Amino acid sequence: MITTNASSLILRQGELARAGLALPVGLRQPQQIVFYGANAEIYGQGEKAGTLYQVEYGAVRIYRLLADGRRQISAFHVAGEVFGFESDVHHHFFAEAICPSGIRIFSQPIDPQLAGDILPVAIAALVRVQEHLLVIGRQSASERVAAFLIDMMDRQGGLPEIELPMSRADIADYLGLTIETVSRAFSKFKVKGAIRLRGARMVEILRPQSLRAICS
Amino acid sequence: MITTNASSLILRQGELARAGLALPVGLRQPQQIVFYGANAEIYGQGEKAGTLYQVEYGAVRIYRLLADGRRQISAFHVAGEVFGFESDVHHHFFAEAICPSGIRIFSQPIDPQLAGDILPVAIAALVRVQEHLLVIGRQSASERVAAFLIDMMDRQGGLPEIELPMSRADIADYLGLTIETVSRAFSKFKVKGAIRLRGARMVEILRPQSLRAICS
DNA sequence: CGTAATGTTGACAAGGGTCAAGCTTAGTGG
DNA sequence: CCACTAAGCTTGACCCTTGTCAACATTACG
Repeated sequence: MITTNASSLILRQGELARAGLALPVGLRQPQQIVFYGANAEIYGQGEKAGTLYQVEYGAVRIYRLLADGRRQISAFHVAGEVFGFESDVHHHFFAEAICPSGIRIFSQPIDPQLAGDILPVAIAALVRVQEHLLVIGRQSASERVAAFLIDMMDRQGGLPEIELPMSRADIADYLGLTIETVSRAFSKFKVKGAIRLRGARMVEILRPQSLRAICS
Repeated sequence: MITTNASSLILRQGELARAGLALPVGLRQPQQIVFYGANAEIYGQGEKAGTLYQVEYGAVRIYRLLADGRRQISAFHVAGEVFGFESDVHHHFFAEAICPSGIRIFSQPIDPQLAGDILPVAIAALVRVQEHLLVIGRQSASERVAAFLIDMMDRQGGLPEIELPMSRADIADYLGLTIETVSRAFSKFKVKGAIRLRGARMVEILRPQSLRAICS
């Protein structure tokens, strides 16, 4: 399944820090940036937790598996986003780099006195997942794909030209669909003139309001 | 839709406190217990947030609506459980009493120094929702209903006789199904001898391992 | 340039939704 | 206390959306 093994290259602390990625005070601690190749595992189900992560560049998927291999991706994370608190003592989920990615790692256990700084981040994650639950539980295939494209556009600064780091299989497992259904939804939007595809992973949103109308 | 209006009756502080409902230290504050009738709204989307709630007795549903009325229930809460942090400044969700319920309300804003106490609770809620995402995104109707019954059994102390406070419509909106499909799943389990129904809302789990096998 | 991975499209099947009818239960009022 | 009513639940028939399987196209990479 994993085609590239986890290759981790430790970079100097703060080397890639840049504006716009402001951190909560509670996370200003010793830290390092680790490089992960495509499909490299960042942490796995059952591993010891208590660490937080921030995407410096690249993209990450958080997922869970059923015994028979069915997979549900609960979140994608792109540059600037913090993840890793979807766990108590041991991780309940897998985290993998989708493409070559730099991950800032906060390896110290969170200081209880500073938990107030990360609580809002955890709550924001909770709200995001609950909203995603509504999409998966109650929306049709087209509505899910439209919502996904709008979400990705918003997270990449609202520009109409978006680069999808993830495969159709990842999108399908995020939306609770099959790759064929995702592909058909893309094709339908293309025929309607709502989007244009420059290669499978480069999407130009021609009529955002058309997509927004679809996902209610 | 709401057949009984919110009737709130403020009880003396701590009147119904009992063992087994231990609270995080951060929540030992001035508080009160409010009574809500069936279908009474505890809070609504857009309302000011910052309050935490604990079910004293009864049950609560947390949900969100689409513009056309489709509903997704993201969680049920029963006696002892804390909810209300699925929000930042304003609530993104609705909370309603399913049946006559007593709710302990912590109206003071959370002391940042004590946020460490509620962070684990928020993280547990996040893990729960993400696991539910897997159920809704990747499991069949039968698997979802079986998982629901097992979950309810575990939350009621593991006893095989469980009382469902919620209607089939609530279960359907929790599992991303229709009431007919939920009903058919119940009937199928009944025919298979896995459960017995004493009235629509009183379920006897005859063969828990059979249900556990279904939900993988 | 060749090969494997990824993505698209079509034909068909099936799981679950929709609509409709009938049944059960709880609540209400005579 | 019982009968009536309405809400909730169950069941059946049918159909549609989405999944499955297969073939083919495209892209990425060695």
